[in-house]
Amino acid sequence: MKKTVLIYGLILAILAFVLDYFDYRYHVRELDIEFYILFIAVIFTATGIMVGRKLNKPGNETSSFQRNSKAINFLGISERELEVLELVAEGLSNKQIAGQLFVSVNTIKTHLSNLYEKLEVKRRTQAVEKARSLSLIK
Amino acid sequence: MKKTVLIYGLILAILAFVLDYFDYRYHVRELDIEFYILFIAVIFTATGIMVGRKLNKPGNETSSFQRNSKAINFLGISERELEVLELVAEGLSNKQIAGQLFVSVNTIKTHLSNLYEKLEVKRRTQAVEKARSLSLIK
DNA sequence: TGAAAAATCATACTTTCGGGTGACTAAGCT
DNA sequence: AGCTTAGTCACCCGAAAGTATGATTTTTCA
Repeated sequence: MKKTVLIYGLILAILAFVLDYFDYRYHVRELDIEFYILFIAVIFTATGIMVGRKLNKPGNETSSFQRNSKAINFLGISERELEVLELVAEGLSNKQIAGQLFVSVNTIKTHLSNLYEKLEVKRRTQAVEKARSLSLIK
Repeated sequence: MKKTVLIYGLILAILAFVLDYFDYRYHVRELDIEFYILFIAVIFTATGIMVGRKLNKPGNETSSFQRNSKAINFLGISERELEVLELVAEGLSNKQIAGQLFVSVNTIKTHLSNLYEKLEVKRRTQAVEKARSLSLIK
């Protein structure tokens, strides 16, 4: 991020320098200011797209996934259920989830049953799919 | 997309006009070309970011998901297997998949078994997770 | 045309999931 | 103190998923 800003400033400086140079060297500026504008515009549109992409790209810490809390509350999904749901989404079996959360498999099943009802689905794969589409999980 | 390009051109034209106007009106251009550059640069960086965002945002048809064909080939995953995998990712049961592809449930199971071996996973949820992380499916 | 790869299906068996039901405990609220 | 909610667990049973093995048919392609 800091690097991005630095590069941005650098490009700006270089451009100013280059344009200044052309300006005083040939004195053609008056003839084609539109050309200058176009040039700068294109350069910086490209820069902007690059910056935007960097800001947007998945895996970037600053890239935003924020949980849809409204939906979670609306559906009445509890903290624990959400926790289980996330582990399901990672592909763990009920047994593995139970081990990871230090509870019995039966408990996991209960959580999942409740979850399925709240999400109006029948299978874990559907639950994951729906939860993803609702941004309940990433 | 077409609209985006149009707006881009429009901003460009307006900017040229505005600058021209200031130029001929006050004749201050020689004093602060850096200011002009900065101005245009900022405007178009912003434009670029917006354009980039539009291009990137999920749900946009032009937003690019392209299948990781290299990985698919490397792993030796067939066309049919991929098809099954996608339906699994949508949360369908083996029976539903079988119905949709007009084959028997056993065939689906075979495809999935082969798929699991190729992806080195044990469960359908893991397969989906891994396939997603490898961009085999969206 | 003939071998290899992909797709199909079956049978048998094991494991995992999911539904239904009931119950107990702890925490929080009124 | 009584009520509600969340979390925990158990048992049963049937359905779905997954494993293993073997076999047949299609497609592909050298």
